[in-house]
Amino acid sequence: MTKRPRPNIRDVAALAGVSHMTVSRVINDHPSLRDDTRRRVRAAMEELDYRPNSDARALASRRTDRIGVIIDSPAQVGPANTMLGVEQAALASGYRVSTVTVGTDGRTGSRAALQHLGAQGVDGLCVIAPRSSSLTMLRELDRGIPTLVVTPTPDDGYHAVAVDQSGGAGMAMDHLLELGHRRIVHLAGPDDWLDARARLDGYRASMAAAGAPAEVLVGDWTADSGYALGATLDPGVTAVFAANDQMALGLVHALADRGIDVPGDVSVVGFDDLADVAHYRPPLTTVRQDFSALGQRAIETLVAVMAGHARPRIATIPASLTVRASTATPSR
Amino acid sequence: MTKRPRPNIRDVAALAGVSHMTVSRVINDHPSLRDDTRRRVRAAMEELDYRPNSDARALASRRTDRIGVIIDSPAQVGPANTMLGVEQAALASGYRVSTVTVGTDGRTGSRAALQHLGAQGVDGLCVIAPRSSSLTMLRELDRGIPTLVVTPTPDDGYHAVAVDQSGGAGMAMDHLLELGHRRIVHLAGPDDWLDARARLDGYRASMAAAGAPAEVLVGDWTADSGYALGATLDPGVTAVFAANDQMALGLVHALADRGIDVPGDVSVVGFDDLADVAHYRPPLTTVRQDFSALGQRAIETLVAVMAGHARPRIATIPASLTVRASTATPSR
DNA sequence: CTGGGCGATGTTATCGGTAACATCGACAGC
DNA sequence: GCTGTCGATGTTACCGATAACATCGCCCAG
Repeated sequence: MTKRPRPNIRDVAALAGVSHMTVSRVINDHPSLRDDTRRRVRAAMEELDYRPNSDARALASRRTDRIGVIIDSPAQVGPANTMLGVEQAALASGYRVSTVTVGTDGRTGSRAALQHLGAQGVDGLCVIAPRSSSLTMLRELDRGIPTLVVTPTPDDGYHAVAVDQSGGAGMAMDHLLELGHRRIVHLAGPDDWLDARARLDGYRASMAAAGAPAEVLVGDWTADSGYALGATLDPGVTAVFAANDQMALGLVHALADRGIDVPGDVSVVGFDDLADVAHYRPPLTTVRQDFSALGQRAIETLVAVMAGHARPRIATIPASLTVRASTATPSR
Repeated sequence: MTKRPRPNIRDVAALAGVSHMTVSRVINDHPSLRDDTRRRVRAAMEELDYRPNSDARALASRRTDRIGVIIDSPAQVGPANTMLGVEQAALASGYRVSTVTVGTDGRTGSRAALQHLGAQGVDGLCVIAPRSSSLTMLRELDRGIPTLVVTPTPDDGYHAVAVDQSGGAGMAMDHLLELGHRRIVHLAGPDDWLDARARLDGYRASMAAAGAPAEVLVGDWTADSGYALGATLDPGVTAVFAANDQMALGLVHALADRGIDVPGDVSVVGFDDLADVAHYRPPLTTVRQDFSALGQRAIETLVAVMAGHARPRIATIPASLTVRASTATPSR
């Protein structure tokens, strides 16, 4: 078979014996078409294996059916899962997805790609902005294109969706407080991470409400940093609320190395509910985030904004607590 | 400021006092342009905040500068990391990325989106195909568009890149054999996963070479399945080579519950080298896959294919072994 | 009987670029 | 001095669709 150029709308029209415009109407499910015309055109499309050219379509109609996803720090667990949820939901809603990752290990990412998404080529933009610097980037983007930000700390003027971080932190803290803990240390994430700040806020609020002094250590999300902080943890502490599961894991490791038992001597709560934490030693009590619901909600909101329904400015997905074996009543 | 329609190439031309074609040449870095003309046009572009319309460009030039990424099972660790590496490398090479995820928990994914990528809209296709069923899907795709498959089991007619799975398995096995183990069980991944098969092959080859009988258990990648298999593991076994880190984790958990010490009684090797395995109890010896190198290589190859250099059909990224504390000489 | 409305379809312009060819002046070679 | 070549730029057609408006029967109300 010779390599024939891809058929266009006029080839189909010629074969079906109609004008190209009628073919266009078939493609777009225009109501006023006689059934047998529609059938003839469909048959012609089939025969030629015709596929509409989406670029031409985008050019003429000024719609691309494409959503741009900009994600900061895709290597991190939270952002990665958020991206997954968002892509899935977008696809399910009939949108194609263009992804740009930025801020991988410090690099600022392809400015050109950002420009492109910000300029044309997408009908809407979903920005996964876990750090304060991602919000800075946000402001460089083209206005005038519907934009939704996945962030716990929405900026004025943007629609935003997020899991309720401080609420989740509150659940973790309630759990520890109910068990009877009073000296509870928070192992926070990096200061420029908005999720980290929100969890810290939740921790602070709970401690304040309980009349206990806040004690905060700052890690960098990695298990290594959790280990380092665990190696120097004050022995008087009876519980630690870690801002993510990885740091919790490192912390537990360090405590084990020091002969400190979890949960016998120290209770530990994590955040994220990674797939494997049920098999950590001990199985980790942690706060679960539903990323697929988050993605769903993000796309839902974005689609509404694109359609001109500009109502929902900020939405929140609740977190939930999964209690496992890393928490117990304090022994001291 | 009024919402003015986005400026096009002719607006820029008018402002700069040249023809629109000259502007096009500036955009495309055409060599024969006087420096001061170039500057004038650049200034005009700046002043109008002009951004070329990529759809129009794609339509006229038949190039989109976009690579389509189709990923099967994006929720799994391997595919997810591969995707990350690929997207990063593509962006770094100046391509934008359109992602389609399929096979998420059984669903076949958006056929329409697949069609689209297969039809037009992308210059090249990178398919992340971890399962045999992904290869089936591959055949439904449009031929005639440069395609690269990330898979350990290339299909005839496709360019392919992968981490050397069976080689990696061989390294794990050499390590265990050198330690003196003879009864080594393989905890395999699901049968329809090509990576699982390749690792199994590597295991089989090593055992055959060592004159030892192969003993294979099959899990589903999850830590839960590792736990289930660990709960019934024959006590005579002195080492287990798990096809991924998560199953290894579950296995160790189960063994711990049974009072079996790792590595005292049983040595365990994993596969993947997840970020946290150094903090498992015990820190896990495992085979590392360099996903970012994989992505790099994949895009490199794909770009070469797109440019018409059709030489490299199959490329392999070496794996490496990271020895930690979950392996030791057998005590029995 | 006739004009208006509407359903079904066709005609032409347009979207914002690039490709191909045309033009025009300057400069080199004979 | 004439011609050929090349550099710099302009002109026109075209990519493959949609938008807007035109056309043409046909049916129904006045």
